[in-house]
Amino acid sequence: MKRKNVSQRVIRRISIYYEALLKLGLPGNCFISSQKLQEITGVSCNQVRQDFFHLDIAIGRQKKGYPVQQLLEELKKVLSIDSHAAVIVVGAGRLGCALAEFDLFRVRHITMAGLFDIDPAGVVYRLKNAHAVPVYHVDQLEDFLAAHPEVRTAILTVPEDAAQDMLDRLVRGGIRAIVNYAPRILRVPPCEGPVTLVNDCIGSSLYKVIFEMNHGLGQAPDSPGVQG
Amino acid sequence: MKRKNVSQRVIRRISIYYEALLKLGLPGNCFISSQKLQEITGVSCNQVRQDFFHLDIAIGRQKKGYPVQQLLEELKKVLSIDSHAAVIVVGAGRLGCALAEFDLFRVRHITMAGLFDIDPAGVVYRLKNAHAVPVYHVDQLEDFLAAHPEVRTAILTVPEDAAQDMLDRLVRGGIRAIVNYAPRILRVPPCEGPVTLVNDCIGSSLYKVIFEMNHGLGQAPDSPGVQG
DNA sequence: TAGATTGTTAATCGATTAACAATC
DNA sequence: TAGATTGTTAATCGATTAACAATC
Repeated sequence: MKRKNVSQRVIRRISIYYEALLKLGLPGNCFISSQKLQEITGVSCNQVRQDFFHLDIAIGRQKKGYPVQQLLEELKKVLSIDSHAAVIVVGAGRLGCALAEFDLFRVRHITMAGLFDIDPAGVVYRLKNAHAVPVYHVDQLEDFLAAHPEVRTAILTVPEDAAQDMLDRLVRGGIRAIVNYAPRILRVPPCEGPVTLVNDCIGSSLYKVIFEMNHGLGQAPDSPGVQG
Repeated sequence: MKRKNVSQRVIRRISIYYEALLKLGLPGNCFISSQKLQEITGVSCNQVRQDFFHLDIAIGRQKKGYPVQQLLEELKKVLSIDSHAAVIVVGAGRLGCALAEFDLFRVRHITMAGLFDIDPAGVVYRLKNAHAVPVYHVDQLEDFLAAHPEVRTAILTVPEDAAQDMLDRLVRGGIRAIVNYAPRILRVPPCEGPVTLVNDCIGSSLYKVIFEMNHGLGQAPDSPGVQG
């Protein structure tokens, strides 16, 4: 096993390859070349091969490319989502509900284990399929986490005033990886072991497109655009 | 004017500084040091000063730091959102409505010019403030774009089956910067001038936190986490 | 003054690109 | 076979880090 020094940059590209392959929806028994991956992701074919080389993904066949099914499996291994990850969403507003029902999660082997809100009864009106995701009151959060030690990942979509309190509760309850959507600068509370907190923001890609448009940096016609 | 070679990397960090400053909500007449920017963004103070140096933002004062108000103005200039950018959202589902009403856009001088859907009457139930954003039927899209030549940016949140068609219509109507949320590989249609298409995906940060958690790469307690 | 913080240069580090032999 | 595509190495390029004189 090489698999060391996997930088954030590499992880990002691996996610991109994985996403693009899922979006293409090719039959698992066909092959895809690094050149074709360049066409759908915008990452150069040299970069693609370099990444696979460094990650020990040596499954390509000359003249054909990489077997799609096997490639997906390898990418999942690198992303460490080969053993079903389980996630909860805390805060069931429009964004929280959209995330909780986001269809691609299923296909990515990420299980949506629960959706928490202060008004569980009201949430059902924002859900498309009321039975797809279990909905709980936030008061049940601690009990839930104690009963589900496999759930260590959370998406935080509560109003910004509630975000720091909820982060503290999540970490105290054992959550160790959080994506935060509240526009606040939060602090990771002291706890056992490392905690990963990533602050995301809906619409942050807008900066990028506006900048690129104003600097004439668009893509060529027929291109699939850039990721993220 | 230096201001050349502004890489995607730099733009990303500039957005991060800008977002963090907005989130902090400091009074405009106070100062912030590169060290403090490191604490709230995770970007090293050396990197911060290097970025400002390359972008000709030489407004710091020894022993005090950078004046917040002026720094925000400079960052806006770099991001080219100093002259009110105008955006439309096409597809008023949960995500589309959340984006259209996303409060920070206002503070960022990004104007939400319209929200388009095939069922404008139904949309109001997903809006919090029914009068904050004008809602139109998608049939009015072409007329709207012709009447509003200042609107050249769109966020695409329609169902995936409709995404390519809608992208074609947007580009034909004069839109030149698009953030796409549909999980499809789209093609930029031929047109006058460059088009910027960025494919975003709600929840893509999940890959990052899951990876980092599984590799023990969390942040120290009391840290504000990483961005994006 | 002494300490803190900038602007700026130089050194290091890592990431991307280019090239090509191997081979299916 | 000839052409295409990989795996891998080496060369280039750019980005980050470190250091420090200037100075408020």
